[in-house]
Amino acid sequence: MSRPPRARESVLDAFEATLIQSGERAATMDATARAAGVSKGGLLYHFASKEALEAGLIERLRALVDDDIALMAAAPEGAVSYFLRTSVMDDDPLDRAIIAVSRLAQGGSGAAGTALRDMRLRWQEALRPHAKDAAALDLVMLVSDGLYFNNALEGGVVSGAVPKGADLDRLIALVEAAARG
Amino acid sequence: MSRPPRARESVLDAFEATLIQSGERAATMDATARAAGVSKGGLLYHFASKEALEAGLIERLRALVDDDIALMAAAPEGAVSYFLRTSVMDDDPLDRAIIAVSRLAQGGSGAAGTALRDMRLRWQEALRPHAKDAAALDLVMLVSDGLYFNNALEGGVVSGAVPKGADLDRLIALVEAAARG
DNA sequence: GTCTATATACAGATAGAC
DNA sequence: GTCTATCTGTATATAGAC
Repeated sequence: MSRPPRARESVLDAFEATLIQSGERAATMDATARAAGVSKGGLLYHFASKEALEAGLIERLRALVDDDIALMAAAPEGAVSYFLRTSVMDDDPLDRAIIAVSRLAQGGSGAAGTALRDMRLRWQEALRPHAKDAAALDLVMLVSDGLYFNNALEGGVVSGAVPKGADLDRLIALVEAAARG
Repeated sequence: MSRPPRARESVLDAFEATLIQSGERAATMDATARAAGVSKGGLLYHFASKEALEAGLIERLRALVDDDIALMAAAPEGAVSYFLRTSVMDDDPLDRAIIAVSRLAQGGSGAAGTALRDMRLRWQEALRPHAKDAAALDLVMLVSDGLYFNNALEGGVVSGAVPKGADLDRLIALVEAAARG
């Protein structure tokens, strides 16, 4: 599989950005085409239906999660610390894809919900060797879910819910201590 | 303010149920009217617009959170334990209202997002005296967010993400130990 | 490969009868 | 207070020109 056409990628970028900034309701085919700088017909050449467009975004997410799990396994600071730190939205491609797919899931897309559950499960299995028991693993996963949940609600807007900087360091230290046992 | 008409409440029940079971996209005025057993015109007598319907659900959530915070403050097992235990979906009125309003927020409703942030802030302030420091409070809030997030994604469907029974007890003990200091 | 024009369906909302 | 009928806007998708 050679690399996909540029136009196809920019359609996906536009769809993702609209989902994040304006929500699922606003992420129509028309709005996506406009944001990508193509016509509706042009978009439909690359993605023959709304479902195909969503599947394209889900596939992008899957590939980014592959990369991230490899990075996590090799992180010098430890897998748990890496995992929690990267659970705070940084506007990187993976974070953006997760939030966009979350919006699809809440909008009723079953495929998006399944993809998110798969993603979570893959992280959980990768982290299992780093937690002392099942409760510790639950703790790490749920704190991460909480961080992502607040990111997804805020959509990039600042609010007090997600700790940053030194506050985040202290939180991670607390979770690591509890998880290491 | 006397108690609202029964028909009004059953419209709100139907809207909530549709949001939970089928997502925001499916929770149309038409579907809500059908599920409530009234006509579209009948629904619009009670709620003159979609926005008014959403506001009705948000107001219901606010009232339920009032009650819950009072219960949490008086809980014999302690506020943190009560808070986490009730963060696992039990299909009670408060859980249902939270999940339904979460769906609205993801669908793009600014009012729903604001209501959820308000709710979270009120719980956070009620719990602050029960945590040893800011990181401990963050930990408790984020685990709760994580529990709710998974509930909201699952929509009542069973999956392995949310611990139950003895697993939940062990998780709560772990968080309490970390939060108490 | 990208465009315009159009078909079809359904959303939210109004008018007015009963 | 609840109904039916209808208006208007907009979403997805198709057809076919360039």
